[in-house]
Amino acid sequence: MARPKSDDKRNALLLAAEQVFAERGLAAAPTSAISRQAGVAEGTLFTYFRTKDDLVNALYRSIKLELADALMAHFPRQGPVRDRLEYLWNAFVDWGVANPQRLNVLDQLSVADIVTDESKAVGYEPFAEIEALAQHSIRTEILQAYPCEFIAASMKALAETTMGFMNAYPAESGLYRKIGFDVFWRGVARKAD
Amino acid sequence: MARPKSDDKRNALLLAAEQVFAERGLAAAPTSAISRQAGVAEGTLFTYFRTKDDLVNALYRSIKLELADALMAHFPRQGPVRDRLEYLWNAFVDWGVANPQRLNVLDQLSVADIVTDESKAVGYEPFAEIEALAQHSIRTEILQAYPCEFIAASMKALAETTMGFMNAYPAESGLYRKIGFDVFWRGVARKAD
Amino acid sequence: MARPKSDDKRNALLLAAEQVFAERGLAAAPTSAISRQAGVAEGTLFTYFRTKDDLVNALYRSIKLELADALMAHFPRQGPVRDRLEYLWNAFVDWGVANPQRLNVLDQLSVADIVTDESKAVGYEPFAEIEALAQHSIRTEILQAYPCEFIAASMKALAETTMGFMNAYPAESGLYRKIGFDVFWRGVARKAD
Amino acid sequence: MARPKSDDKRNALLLAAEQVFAERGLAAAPTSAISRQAGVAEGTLFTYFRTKDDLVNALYRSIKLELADALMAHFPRQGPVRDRLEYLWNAFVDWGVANPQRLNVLDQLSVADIVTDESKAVGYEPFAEIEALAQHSIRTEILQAYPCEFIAASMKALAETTMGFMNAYPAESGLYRKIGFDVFWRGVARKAD
DNA sequence: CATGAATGAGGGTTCATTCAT
DNA sequence: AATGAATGAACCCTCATTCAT
Repeated sequence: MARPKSDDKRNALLLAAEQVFAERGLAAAPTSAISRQAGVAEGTLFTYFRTKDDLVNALYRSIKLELADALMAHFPRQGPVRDRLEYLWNAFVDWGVANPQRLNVLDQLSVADIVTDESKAVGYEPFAEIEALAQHSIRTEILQAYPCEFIAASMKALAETTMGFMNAYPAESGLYRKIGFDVFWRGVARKAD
Repeated sequence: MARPKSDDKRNALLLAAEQVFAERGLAAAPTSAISRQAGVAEGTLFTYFRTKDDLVNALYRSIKLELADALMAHFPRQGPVRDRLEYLWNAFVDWGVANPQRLNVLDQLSVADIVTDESKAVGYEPFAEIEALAQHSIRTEILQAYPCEFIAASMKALAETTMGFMNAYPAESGLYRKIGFDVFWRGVARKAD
Repeated sequence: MARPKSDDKRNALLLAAEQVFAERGLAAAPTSAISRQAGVAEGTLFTYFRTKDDLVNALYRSIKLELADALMAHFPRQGPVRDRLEYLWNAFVDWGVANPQRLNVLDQLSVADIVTDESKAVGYEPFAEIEALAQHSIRTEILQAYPCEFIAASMKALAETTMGFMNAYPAESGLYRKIGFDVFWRGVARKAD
Repeated sequence: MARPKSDDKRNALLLAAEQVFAERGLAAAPTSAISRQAGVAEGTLFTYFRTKDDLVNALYRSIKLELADALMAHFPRQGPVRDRLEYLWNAFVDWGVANPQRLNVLDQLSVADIVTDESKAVGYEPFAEIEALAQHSIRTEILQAYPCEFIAASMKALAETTMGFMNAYPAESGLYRKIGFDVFWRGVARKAD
């Protein structure tokens, strides 16, 4: 096979898309700017992604997967629920603070209707284990008897809020990380310990 | 610049913009579609708003003001903090559930970078009184000793999460409204009562 | 109504399309070249014709109508069949020789699959009277008992062949016009007179 | 330039081009579709034909040659003029009816301006013998004293018209073949026999 | 020679904005 | 002030052709 499609180039395009979306917003990001940023010809983008929408969906999945990896790679399968949730919390906000651009783009993509339901499903899958943990904790009466997607969504919402403050006030970063989790835990736990 | 003749037309344009943004997404909403929806000529839009960005910012402010009115118009200046916060909470989510389109557009606008910092500042202003309430409550040790913008932001994040569930499961609407507030209150209060 | 859509501009666009198609071929005729030739902005073309295909179909109909007018406007409703057919023959080839470009484009359009069946039907309508004449002449045994569309098609084919020679040898133009008709008439008449 | 390795591949490309042109029209036929249809890589097409135009011209010549072969291979060098012309007529329309796709493409190519005058000259050459026959017949007063290219052109025009009807009404195919020739013969012969 | 990724000029079309009416 | 035709820069994508493998 002559000159195989290069993973490097594909990744360069995804990264470039991320940067351009972060800078100019998903709406106003021409594919030409993405190609230029990636250092390839305009047409090349379309040998790696059939359409701009395809690129957007691929980027969404790729960020979601990376995030999943950050959360789940060393996730402790044992120990008190509180500790395990705090681990997730910290992994999440640390990732978000380390990759503010990526997080910003993920937020944009999450509301954009270019991202298909299928992509959303794929992106959600790795987080199923968290849901399982939550479910178990509800049954064992550690967490409140709320629908567990609601608990997960609350966690996400509070974590993103927290990240906003961590980014805005880097000096207080550690403090916000902690009080953010405290708010979440007290909010959803049966007994605050 | 003398105010253009008809406030009706201006409002019709804002409303039309909201509808079109809700249906097609902020990105894919041509001004021509907005004019058509408003029942005016394409050019007319530009006598009421100098540019499309102006229209978007005006819409953002108008929604924010309406929301502020919904929250603050009958806000009880007396009574226990918990009750007063719950009043706000309920007013917020009720508004969101009554105006899902408007809420959706507000979400879109909040991440769009067309909305200027100035608009965001203007949109925040009416909520200052809430902040004052929070500040007072912190000093009187009713709420946790967190930065009060953090508490406000947490409230907003949880309320929006809650609204999402209320819209998704209308039958459980009342339930979510309640448990949403409980999560928030336990999260930020010194003593859950 | 502000600045009404101008028939002049519409016609200029049709004429420009004809010229550009004649020069560069239907396939390789960018709309930008048509706009330029018509002396309008690129976008203007699309306020008069929704798509390029629309323009092509409109051009086809317009040429067909013009041709129909050239043939039928003074068509003699009386007299010997031979004379009446010769009138048509002459009107056709005279028009074709006077408008070689237009004829050329009509030929291109006739095989192009951009032209819809509906357009073809509309374009055929004015020629129905000729068919009626042919049918009558077959019944009265002036013409051979062939399907009359076949006679019409033969006439067209021979006329276009004839026009080719008239254009190629303008000095002999009159001669070809005559012998062309003779070939046709002897071919389809019961008795050559 | 040494002939490239495989004549098979060259022919496969010509055949593929014919199929793709027939299906999608000359205008909308990308070289990539032709390569795919031929089962070769995109680049390979260009080792057999320097440009797309070259391919088109080669296809034109190839079809013309094949047609010439169909007409001339068993052309009777003896016998009455009428019989010999009828032989040609039948050979022509039979070929056209047996290869409708090929005929269709030939029609498209004949009006396309991609085909060079040189190609047209080459394509005409094998038909010279017919012209010679016509010329002889005119001198011996069997045919009318018309320019013999005009007679040839008329024959071609009527034959193509005839083929159209043969393809459209296969059940009447034999009938059209016959009356088509009759129209032609009466049109150009001095004495219809 | 065969392959198919890479290229970038153009293609048709959209759209925010202007301006003649 | 209101209208909507006019404008032309940009957009996404295609495709003939080149060239590294």
